[in-house]
Amino acid sequence: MSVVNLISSCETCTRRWKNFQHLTKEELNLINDNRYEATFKPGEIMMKQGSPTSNALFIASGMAKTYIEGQNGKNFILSIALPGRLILGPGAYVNSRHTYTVAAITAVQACFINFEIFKQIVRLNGAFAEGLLEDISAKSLGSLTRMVNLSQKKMHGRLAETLLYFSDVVFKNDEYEMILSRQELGEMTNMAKECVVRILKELEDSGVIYSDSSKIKILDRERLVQISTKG
Amino acid sequence: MSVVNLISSCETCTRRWKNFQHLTKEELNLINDNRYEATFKPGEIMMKQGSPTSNALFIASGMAKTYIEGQNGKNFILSIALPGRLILGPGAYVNSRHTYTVAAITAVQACFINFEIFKQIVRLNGAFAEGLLEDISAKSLGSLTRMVNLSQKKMHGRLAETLLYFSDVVFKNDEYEMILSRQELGEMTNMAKECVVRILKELEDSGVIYSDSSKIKILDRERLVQISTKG
DNA sequence: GTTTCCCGGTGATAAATATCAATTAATAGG
DNA sequence: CCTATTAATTGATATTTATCACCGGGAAAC
Repeated sequence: MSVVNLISSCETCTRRWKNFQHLTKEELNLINDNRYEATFKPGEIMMKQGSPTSNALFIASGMAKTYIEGQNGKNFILSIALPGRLILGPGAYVNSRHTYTVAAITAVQACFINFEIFKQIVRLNGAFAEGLLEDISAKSLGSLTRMVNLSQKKMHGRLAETLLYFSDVVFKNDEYEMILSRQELGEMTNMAKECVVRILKELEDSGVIYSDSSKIKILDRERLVQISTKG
Repeated sequence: MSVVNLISSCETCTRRWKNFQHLTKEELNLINDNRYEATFKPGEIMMKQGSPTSNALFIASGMAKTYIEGQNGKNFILSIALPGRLILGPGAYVNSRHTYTVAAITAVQACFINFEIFKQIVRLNGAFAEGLLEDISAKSLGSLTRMVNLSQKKMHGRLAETLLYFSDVVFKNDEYEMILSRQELGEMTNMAKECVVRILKELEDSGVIYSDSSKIKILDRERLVQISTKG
């Protein structure tokens, strides 16, 4: 971790969380005075499941994966953490423990914000609290949808859905570098890695995508969406 | 629906949501003035997925099921709604639509609270907002845990988990009336109804539970917990 | 009272998915 | 460049789970 701050202040930060717009200058300064920058190399753990929620986390640049460590070391990848989004599990308001682990995928520059300060501002600023409620609600809605999809869709649908997630949410491009391994893709779609390989191959053979081990290109989006929704 | 209010006021209601304790007398009166009582017969829909979130819901007496209506009429039961708990899906703060449907299982007496009023109080009262954040976070944490369990546990574990949920959360008793049909138990555990029947029988044959079609009794809790956690 | 429909239950079978074993490809360290 | 390790891939097989077809019973509808 570097000790020197690379970001001069929250006020001028272009990657800051949208909800910070509801803060007064004083509140934003309070946040700014209680943030700690850190940089991470690929693979490094930024936040550990079960540890105390002493901080909320924001990514300034780079990407990370958030995942729950389940039984017998089986992980469940929740999402790709991106710049400008709040990273704070529901445990913060329940048991003061991080709900999931966050690990850097690329090089990451991040800000940790003291959670007590954060929480205090939530109590005092209604618009900020409402913004947080919207953020948490969106994530909660997302995980409900995900839960239903996981249980009602078959492997093809789940994998197609995840390929679209990378295209629509993470990279905003039909062609992208697949930053997860086949194993990790399996941890995200609840499939064995061998099945990921086989179905990627099927999708390629049928002309829906192009795929080499590291690159994905969506060739027939309409069909991929259909596979994703139909199941 | 009855038009006469059976509950005289929120102030004296013994079944009210815990978080209402953070309201001032004026705020509680505002809630009280904007609530609407209704009674439902078994099977009746109290709140419909996709409809506008014009109200938050509380159950005064009785039980309901909350479920998401997925593809091809396949439902996914989220929980049993109980007296004193807030019933408000995350959609309220995301797309102003109810995220799930709520249907009465027994006879139900319920209060609908105008959501705009509710939201307004959230903005003005920090402690109340924090209580709502805690409530929503607890549900969100629950659904994350559930998602991981659904994907990492096999049928036996999932069913055992649900039997324990009824015992620990719903009835707080080792012996209870199973208010869900086998079909519905399947919708809660992501199993076909035939599998529910078979595994219940297995659990009974091995002396872990007693079960006739409508009653469940946990005979060997330790083993049931083990089945639930081991998977 | 009869019919209809849903629920619980059972056995046989099919489909989906995971696991195992082995091979090749890719990559990091020396 | 060479080697050790990890990831990707493949085929064969085992396991898990769903589906289908059917029965009997009970409750609700007519």
